[in-house]
Amino acid sequence: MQTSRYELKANVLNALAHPNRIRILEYLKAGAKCNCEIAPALDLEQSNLSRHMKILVQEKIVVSWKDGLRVNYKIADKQIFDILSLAGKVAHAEAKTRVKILEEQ
Amino acid sequence: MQTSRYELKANVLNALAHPNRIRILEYLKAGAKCNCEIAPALDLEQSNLSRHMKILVQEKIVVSWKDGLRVNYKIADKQIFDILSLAGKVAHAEAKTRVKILEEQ
DNA sequence: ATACTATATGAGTATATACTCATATAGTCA
DNA sequence: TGACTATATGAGTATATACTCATATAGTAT
Repeated sequence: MQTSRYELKANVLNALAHPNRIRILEYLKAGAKCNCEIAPALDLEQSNLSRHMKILVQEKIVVSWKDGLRVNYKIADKQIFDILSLAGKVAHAEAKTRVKILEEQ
Repeated sequence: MQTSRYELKANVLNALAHPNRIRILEYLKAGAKCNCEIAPALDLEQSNLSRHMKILVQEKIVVSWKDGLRVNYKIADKQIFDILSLAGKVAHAEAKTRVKILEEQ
């Protein structure tokens, strides 16, 4: 059975829907980093970080490439920052706005 | 302990990160609907739909109000459609784009 | 070769999520 | 009042997720 367009969107959003993955992505905003830089910077246990990176790579949100022992990561699709920014706006939207919406009925 | 801005964003994204909730939101795009209209239209079991709606209301993505026996729902923050649209674009972004990104290193 | 470093992964655990069925609650209408 | 309708929720189950510790893998450097 093939993946619906709803599932495709849900998979992308799900990959973004974790505080530590959001922190990782914002850390990568400055440029490519390896696991060994991200882990201490964000205080994440190595194997845990490795699995978060796997999720981000699988959803093609970041790309990775080997450089000797290290694996470097870089944002693959900068549109995710628009999604994160919008998510922040939705989270902070005021109750007032919603009262107005109710009054429109 | 208070909720970080990362958690706030993750919570919004998490509420959006389910195929059925995305279907519900797109169905509500046309205007306010009650549970009793959504369930048959999207072929969702009543109690399951009720719990999905609870998640969307808790995250203030939709607003609800009673009308006799019925509970009506309406989109509270239309910015979520921008998020869903961007999620679709990210999901469909081509490998080519990512090859370019790698070549930039 | 050995020692070292960076990352990936198996195994176990704890928690969260989605779902269903049955039942409770709340409002309507005869 | 009782019968009916729409929604919410308790309980149970199955699956997914996040995390940790230990170990495997792969590459570096001596």
